[in-house]
Amino acid sequence: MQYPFSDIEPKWQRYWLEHGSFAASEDPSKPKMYVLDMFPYPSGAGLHVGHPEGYTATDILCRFQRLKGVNVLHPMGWDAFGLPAERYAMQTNIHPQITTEQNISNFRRQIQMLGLSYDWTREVNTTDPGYYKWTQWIFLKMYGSWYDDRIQKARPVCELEAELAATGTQHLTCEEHCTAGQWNAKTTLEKQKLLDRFRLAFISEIPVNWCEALGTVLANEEVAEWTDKGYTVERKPMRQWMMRITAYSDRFLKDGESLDWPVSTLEQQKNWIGRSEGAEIDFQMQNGDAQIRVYTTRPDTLFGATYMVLSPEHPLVDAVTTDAQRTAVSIYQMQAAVKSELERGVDKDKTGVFTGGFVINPATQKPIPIWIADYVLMGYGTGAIMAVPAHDERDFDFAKKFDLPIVYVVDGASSDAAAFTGDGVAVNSANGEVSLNGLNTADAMKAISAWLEQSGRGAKAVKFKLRDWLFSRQRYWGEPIPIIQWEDGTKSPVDERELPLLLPDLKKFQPSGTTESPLALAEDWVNVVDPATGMKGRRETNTMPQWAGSCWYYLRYIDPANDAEFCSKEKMAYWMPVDLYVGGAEHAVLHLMYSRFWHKVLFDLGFVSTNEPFIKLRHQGMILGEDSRKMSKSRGNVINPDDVVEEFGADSLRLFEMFMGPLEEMKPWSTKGVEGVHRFLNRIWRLYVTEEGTLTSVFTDAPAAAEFERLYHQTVKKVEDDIAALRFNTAISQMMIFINEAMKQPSLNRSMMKNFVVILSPFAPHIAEELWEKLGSATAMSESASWVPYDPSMLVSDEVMIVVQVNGKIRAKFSAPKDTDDAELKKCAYAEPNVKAHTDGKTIVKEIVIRNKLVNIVAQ
RNA sequence: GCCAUCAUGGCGGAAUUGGUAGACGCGCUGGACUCAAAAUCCAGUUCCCUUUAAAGGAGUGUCGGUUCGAGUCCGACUGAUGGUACCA
Repeated sequence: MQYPFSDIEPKWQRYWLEHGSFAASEDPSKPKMYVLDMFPYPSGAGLHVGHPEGYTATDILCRFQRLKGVNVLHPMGWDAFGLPAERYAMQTNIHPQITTEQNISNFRRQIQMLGLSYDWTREVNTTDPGYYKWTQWIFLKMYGSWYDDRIQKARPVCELEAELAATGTQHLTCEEHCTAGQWNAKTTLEKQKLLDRFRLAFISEIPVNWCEALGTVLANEEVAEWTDKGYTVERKPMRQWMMRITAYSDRFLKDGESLDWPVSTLEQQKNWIGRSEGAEIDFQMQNGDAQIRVYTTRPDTLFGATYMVLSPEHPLVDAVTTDAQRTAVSIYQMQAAVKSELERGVDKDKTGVFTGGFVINPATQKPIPIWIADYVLMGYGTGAIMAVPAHDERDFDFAKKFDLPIVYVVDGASSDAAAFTGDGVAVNSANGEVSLNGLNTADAMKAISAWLEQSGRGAKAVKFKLRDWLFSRQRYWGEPIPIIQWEDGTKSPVDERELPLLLPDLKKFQPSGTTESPLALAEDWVNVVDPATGMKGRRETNTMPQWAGSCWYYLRYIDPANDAEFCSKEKMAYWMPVDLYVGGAEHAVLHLMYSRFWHKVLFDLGFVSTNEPFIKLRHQGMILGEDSRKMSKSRGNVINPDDVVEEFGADSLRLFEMFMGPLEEMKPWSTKGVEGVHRFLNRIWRLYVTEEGTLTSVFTDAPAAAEFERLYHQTVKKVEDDIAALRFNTAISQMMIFINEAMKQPSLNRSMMKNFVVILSPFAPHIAEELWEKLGSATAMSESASWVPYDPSMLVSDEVMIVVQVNGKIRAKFSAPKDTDDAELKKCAYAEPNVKAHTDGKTIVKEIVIRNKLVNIVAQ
């Protein structure tokens, strides 16, 4: 007989929903905890067994904290803009809003069927105009801000305008300089162009990853995801919206140090940001005045720089190319232009063309040839390198292929077969002003840097791999970017009071046929006329990427219905920051960096009070199929949560997913394992409830046996400690031990067994509520119960088992009263016959006694 | 290649500060109940030798080190997983 989970689970789910059992409100008298799950993309496929893993973990913690009297915020919502819904619309012509609503209903049903204690009054949906109004609002804040390097902080653009009007660009880092007078004399359009160089959201004409089949561009970090699915991505220069995420590189690194995040995630972000220290060095052209600046992390090898390589896109390529080489260079540039960065990387075989030009190596004063090659990327450093083939593998390969000179300047394992890239002693590195010879790499670096700086030829520099965030997508199903482009070339943001800028209702969702989004076809929507001036304009047809809505949803949960602000400051002050954030590791460098970025901008502008959004982060490990391989339809090893709940109940699913192993580890599904925890719940049920469904008569008011009572206190403590540390598997195993023992007891103490239901309830809330009711409580557990205390004095037994080792090997065990002194323990140890057998005839060298634990005798 | 993490029975895993390795669950073996089966309950289950038991030996990827004592600490290696990839 199985316990009636299919009756009691819907019963309590209805009860919690109807009574708003988990609704949270601000209460300054109580400590708060904000526990957040990564909200799902509601796909047509429905919930995957991976979702309940993270969701159950946070649910257990939340239910536990509520029992402890903590005010818990635990919301759920939908990340519902995105490509899959739009692609489905292209195929079926069903509006993505309709499919999105259907998918959300299905996801909500599935999540509610798991008994997760969300506050459903705070549900958010990124496609809801009431939500994306504020996504657009934040976009306008980014557009209206710039990053001030001097104070490492974002500021409103109006402050920049004030500074330009007062002092021009003299105190600013800027490529194009102007005085206050020149600024004030500029036209509106000219002013806008200069300001655009500073804005955190700006338009740029850059080579992007264009996918014809999807009809949109993809961010660099998104390319792999789609090429894996068989799509082709090409490189194409296009006008795109960008976000200046690179401004925050240093702050990401510095603030990351204080976060309680998985090391691997912090490490990934660190690699992604890719900070490196080196020097920028100027090389003088042999003919002409121009200088070419390179970036290197090994300035100490300058004497070994035997040629220079420019990226094919480098702006000085034309200037350095001789007439004789011009045709070859142009052909190479065209070939490089169509290759995606991915293709460039795949083919490690070096290609390149000599430009005919030369620069002077500032250290040796010798002319060296300038080449172009696609192994040098325009997007990193200065787009130009000094090639040191003796000490760089790539330069070495290139030099070998094109027969360029190789000069060793670091003494190491030099050979003709490979470059020596390690540290060593500098050689062949001296001119009339500086000598590095005899110095180790670190000292040589210092010496050459000092010389470069003092002679004005170069300076120390820090570079990052991180690039600005490609923000626009040529899609329909995303937030419209609230900017209008006027016919005179100026642009203006949509007035805040006019937000949300609604998506027009389209009838067809095919790509526009050009590189514009389908929005370009909605002429009534796209074309606007300024009522004041009569000037014609066009709305931005690009939309925001899916990441935009998820950048700030954790803030909206705090105040989901607020129509006047994205979130009230008072409520934010109470709930922020997020105390625990749980979700998949696949978001390590995308969502988790984008939302840190937006949060920091909002922080700089004074809209949020913390500089980081998520204090503590954990990833749930992937759940593999029963065959230990990744779950996939094609392998036929996908487990559907609906089926598991149908057969075993939600409590069993929850319990099993937590019992499988550590939260963060990857682990295979096991149907037998679900049956195992299901048996455990059945055993509990039979212990409390008779065949007739009434409370068992085994429960009495008599005190429990001492040993069993000790186990009870140990269990409470272990479950409490383990939940706090997110070690749910060991908490469950302890409860199993307790129940196994309970079944052997002739009678059971009623209040102890009632308390056990409390500690079980975070894990298996439905069965716990039902037992709580059967135990005669007038109110539901979720409303009236609190966590139960344990007695620390009851944790340890009066008798302890002492292990006796001889030379580190266990030879005997005996039981002794707790805290027996060392001398007595030694005496007892020697009294053991097997200890005698192993020590007789030997000299005792040493005796180690650890109280209440062991005696180790060292004998020779 | 580089960076990070990890490696324990037939399987998932436990061992919180170095102190009884294998908790708990699965599987398997035997037994009880039953006409029989399912369900349930009881006992056993790291490997080897003896085998009734006691006792003994080996054992946490490999090799070495520190220590009275190492799954745990240190060094080298091997393998797996994830990330990244011409970033100068």
